[in-house]
Amino acid sequence: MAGKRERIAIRRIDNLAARQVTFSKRRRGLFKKAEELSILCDAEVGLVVFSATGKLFNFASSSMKQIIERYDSHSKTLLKSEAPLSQRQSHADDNSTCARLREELAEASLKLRQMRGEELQSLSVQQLQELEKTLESGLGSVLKIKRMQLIEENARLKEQVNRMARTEMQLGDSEVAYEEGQSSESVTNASCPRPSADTDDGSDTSLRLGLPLFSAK
Amino acid sequence: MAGKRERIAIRRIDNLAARQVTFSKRRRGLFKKAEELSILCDAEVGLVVFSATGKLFNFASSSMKQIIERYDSHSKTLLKSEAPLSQRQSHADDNSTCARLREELAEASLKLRQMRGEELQSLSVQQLQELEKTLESGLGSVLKIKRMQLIEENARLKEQVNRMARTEMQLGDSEVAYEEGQSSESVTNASCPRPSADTDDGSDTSLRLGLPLFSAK
DNA sequence: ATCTATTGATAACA
DNA sequence: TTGTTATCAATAGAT
Repeated sequence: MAGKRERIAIRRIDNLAARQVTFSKRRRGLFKKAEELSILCDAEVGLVVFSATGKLFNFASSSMKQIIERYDSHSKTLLKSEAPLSQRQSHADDNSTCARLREELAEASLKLRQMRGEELQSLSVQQLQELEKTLESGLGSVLKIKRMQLIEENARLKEQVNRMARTEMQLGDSEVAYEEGQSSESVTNASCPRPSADTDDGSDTSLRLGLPLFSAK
Repeated sequence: MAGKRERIAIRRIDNLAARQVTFSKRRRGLFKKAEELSILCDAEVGLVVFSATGKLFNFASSSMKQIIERYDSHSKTLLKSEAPLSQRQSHADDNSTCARLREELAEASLKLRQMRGEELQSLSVQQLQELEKTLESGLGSVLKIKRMQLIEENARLKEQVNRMARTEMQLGDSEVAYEEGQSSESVTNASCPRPSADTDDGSDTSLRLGLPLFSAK
């Protein structure tokens, strides 16, 4: 039947076959978790494993070369005295620093182009999937911020309208009906038709003042 | 009281606080498993993680230096006989060059973060609008490429199935077990996991083999 | 940081 | 090596 699992002690497994099986299974699990961490938390992860027989397995969220260089530069920084200033970049602008900067810049530029829809042919299906998620998420944030800005603007305008209304009353027009300050009523209404079926959230993004146009600002 | 846990999708966690908490938890778990693998299976393991904020975490079953050297020698062997990666830098690496690189990198990084939906508050409505268009356009390209890749893969698979069917007819039943190399864990996948209902085009993205799973005997 | 309900990983078997 | 299942371990969400 199946496994009567028991907890195992963390020490070298003596039986060769069992050790190899465990290596295989745990290695997969480890690499999976390394990748998940890099994706979930936007971290840069590099993992290198040599089996007892000398086989190499590795994972890198970006490029291993770049990660190793970044690691080296960090270790160097740590080895150096902490005496100098806080965290300024008064580092030595040597060749390796520049080289690393160039690579990071190159990578960032590539990512930007890819997010804009260029140079996608080099990506795997998995990577495309990831990129798609990122774009959708970014788009969602943009729409959210836009909506918030519109709501703010809406509030500003309402206040302005109220001020103008008060002024007008003082100037003689006594038949202006007064509301109860600023209710949230007009913030919720959405009457503009959606022109096209884009990836917009389609909710209150389109809220507008249901008032005749006063010049904003 | 306690947690109603829910499965999470493996994609970048949007909420900053949640992302940091998850990073802490998972990082500990990952390092623990890295160490366990090295002990249980007598493997040499090197793990380097940079948080999104640039903090370095690392584990090495022996010494990181040694592991990196071993990795380098392995990957060199695997790569072409190309080996002039040591000291080649025909550029001028003066301070001003580095400074400019830093600026460019900072700008590119900011743009990337903004495309991911962060630090949008400094953008004008107009800029947000542009960003939105850019994201939508990029997303469109990604979906298009994905569709094309799937169609290609589909064609490949069909051909393979046809070949296998022919072979089987000729030989009766010969075993075919294909092994992937050994180097990288990363992305060798062929199937397209569609875990959730996202803004996918949903059309022929999911096209699959329309063939019965073996009719030839 | 601490606490659980759940999901996820995996040891023992087949 | 691959698959299955019983258990153990990691961890998401809530405190």
